[in-house]
Amino acid sequence: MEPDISAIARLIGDPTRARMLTALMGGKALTATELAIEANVTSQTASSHLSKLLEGQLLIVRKQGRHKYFQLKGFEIAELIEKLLTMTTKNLVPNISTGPSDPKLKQSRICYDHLAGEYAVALYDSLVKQGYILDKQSDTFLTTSGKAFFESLGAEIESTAKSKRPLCKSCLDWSERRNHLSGRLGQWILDDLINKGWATKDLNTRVIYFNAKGLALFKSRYGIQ
Amino acid sequence: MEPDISAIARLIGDPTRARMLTALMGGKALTATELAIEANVTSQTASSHLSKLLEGQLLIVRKQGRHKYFQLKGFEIAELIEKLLTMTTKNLVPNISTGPSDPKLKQSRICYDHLAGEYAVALYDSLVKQGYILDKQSDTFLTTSGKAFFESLGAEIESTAKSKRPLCKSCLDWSERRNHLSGRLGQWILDDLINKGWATKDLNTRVIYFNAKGLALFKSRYGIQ
DNA sequence: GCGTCACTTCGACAATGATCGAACTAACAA
DNA sequence: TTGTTAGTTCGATCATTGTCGAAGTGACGC
Repeated sequence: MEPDISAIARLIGDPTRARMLTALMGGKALTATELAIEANVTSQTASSHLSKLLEGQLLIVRKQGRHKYFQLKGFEIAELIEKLLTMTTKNLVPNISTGPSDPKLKQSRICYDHLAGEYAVALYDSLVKQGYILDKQSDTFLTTSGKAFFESLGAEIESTAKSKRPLCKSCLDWSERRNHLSGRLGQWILDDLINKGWATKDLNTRVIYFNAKGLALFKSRYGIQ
Repeated sequence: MEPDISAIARLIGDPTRARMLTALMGGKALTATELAIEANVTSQTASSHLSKLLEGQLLIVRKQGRHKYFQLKGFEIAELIEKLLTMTTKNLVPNISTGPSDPKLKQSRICYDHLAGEYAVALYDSLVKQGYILDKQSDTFLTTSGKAFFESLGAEIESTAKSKRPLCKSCLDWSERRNHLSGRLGQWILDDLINKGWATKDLNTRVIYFNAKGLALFKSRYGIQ
């Protein structure tokens, strides 16, 4: 007996759910209300759709207080959506398509407000290896040596300590299937990169463009490779 | 405006249409009644579905007398279906038998227009091992020695170079969960097998039947095992 | 011509499912 | 405490659509 491919396709086949899924292609985890707004439906409707997507193994959810953060379940789901996206866009504009399969996008891109992609994963691994951050069962902490390190770089760790947003947080990378750094620290690192002129954002494509010198400085600063 | 990925997904989302599409994965053009039987519906119902699939650009049709032969519109559609097939089998509990129940089907079958199954995976591995193709992070390339090798076998690599379709491409095998060769080269290899009389297609079941001599020649030619 | 076969169109029916209002729980904030 | 916010559950409504019987078209063979 052939497997039932219609079950997954049916889930994506609803316009509202499709809009939610494409919204999640950014890699960022979104809350139920954010997705409801994005898809232009009420929260009840969104809730119903989200539970179907969960049951169908297309999403994962992480509960945080009274919020629920939804994410695509894995890179395979993302690839599937991506394929559908490229197929549909190709029909409209047959020529140009530096679509999501763009290797630049895989290398480094924005994930909401922090760095994602290969470089981001390498950065995360390097920080763990040097003992600056601690990866402890899907929770991430800044160590004292890490705190010292980032303060030496000019990050103001204390001043933002009151913020609701966690300082350190890991975020699952859909192209790499590994963790990268999010949270206020992840945000600071990206901002710092941009401020120093090591890289520039292309906000339309979400690609982060490193210049040669900036990339070298970035790597040596964080001990990558 | 985001492209509407739900339209395509919705078409595949119906079990009857999904069965028709998987039936067409054999690469052979099937008539409306054949597809109706395959999907276990009446001809009226089949007709309704087929017109929807045509309108949605998933199929093409060729009229021949009072028959209508339907085919997947292109390799991209086939790739999409294949991806869905892979994902659904993977999701199953590992205890339950994955992949096709028919051992022949597991061994070697048509995946749209190229070889799939155990032999295809073995072929892929062998080509990588001999340095003819290069597997580089989900992209596959033909090396210069590989190019020479295939040209010595009579494949016309250059003449089809203008085609949009990539020459080399890996395609995840849903019964083996490993890569096999797709793209123009994969197509050539299958055609070559058939032309040489080493194997025959059973178009109803998608099984490729090797004869004893053909299998031996196939293995020695590509250095399998 | 006639009968048969492949396929389509029409119409009716039933099932599905997307949507939202109303009411609910649970977590936070003041 | 009280009020607010995030999310869920229930129930009703409404549109969509998959299904097949019946009838129709058009191509083939005899």
